[in-house]
Amino acid sequence: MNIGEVAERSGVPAKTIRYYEDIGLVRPLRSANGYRAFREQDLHKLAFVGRARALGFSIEDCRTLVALYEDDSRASAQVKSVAEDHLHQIDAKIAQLQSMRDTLARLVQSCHGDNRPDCPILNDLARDV
Amino acid sequence: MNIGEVAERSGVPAKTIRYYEDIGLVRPLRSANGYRAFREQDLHKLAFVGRARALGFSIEDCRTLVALYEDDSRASAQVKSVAEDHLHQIDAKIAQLQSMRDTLARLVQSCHGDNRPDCPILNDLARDV
DNA sequence: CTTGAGCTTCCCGTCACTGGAAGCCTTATA
DNA sequence: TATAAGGCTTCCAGTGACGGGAAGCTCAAG
Repeated sequence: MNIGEVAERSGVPAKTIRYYEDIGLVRPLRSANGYRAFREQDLHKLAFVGRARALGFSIEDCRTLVALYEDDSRASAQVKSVAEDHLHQIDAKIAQLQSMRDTLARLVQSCHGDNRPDCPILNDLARDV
Repeated sequence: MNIGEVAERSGVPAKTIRYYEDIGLVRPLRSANGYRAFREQDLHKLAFVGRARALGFSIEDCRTLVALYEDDSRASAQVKSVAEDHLHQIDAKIAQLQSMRDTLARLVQSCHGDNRPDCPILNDLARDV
């Protein structure tokens, strides 16, 4: 398979696949003409990584997950641990955004949004140092 | 004021202040010895930007907000519009993270997390292309 | 034989900083 | 007065995870 077909079937852009090869995440073979030659297993791995990325796992996490996936003697506890760590990071991020959101929503609510210059949003941002 | 004092009082790291000067967000004067010489207004602006950044506004948004802050004839509607746009972006980001979180939490829940290799998390990531 | 699509590598840009090196300036202490 | 420590300067490089685009090779169709 050439890169275009793999990109289409895995849902991972060709540019991204080349990048993944650069950082050693996939190692496709090469045809005589210099084109990358992907095996079925490369396609599966790319789809796997694509899904992990869609769940927000970092590239390093993906490396770990792929290694665990390819290790028949893994313990599911190892996978679960990686996933739980990531879940906690997502929770922390959501909490941070939620806090921003609350403050911002309160400010937006308090602003008349008319032609006058008086604005509680700016007043809050410019409160005393 | 030298950069150290401004960093301390505004809460914005000295490195970041230098970066903000690079991109034209602040324009401190210079002393004879080449040191940056910050006025009170520079300090206030940096604290302003620091708070806007803490609410997740981009640097470009900060530029806009600073300009509105310094424009006595602004309409509060302009400020509100910037803030509402940003609020919607935060909402979208939260929704995306929440969706990831739900999927991930479900997967984590379904994984035994023991010594056996069988793992629903990996099975899901590796489902058919 | 030409055209157009697909492939290659390489380099720059993104966003908002952060770290570090090399070197000048100031202040305090021995 | 010498020196050491700390603060300041500039400049360069790296972060994460790609995306855009240029220059050039390869392949398939008409």
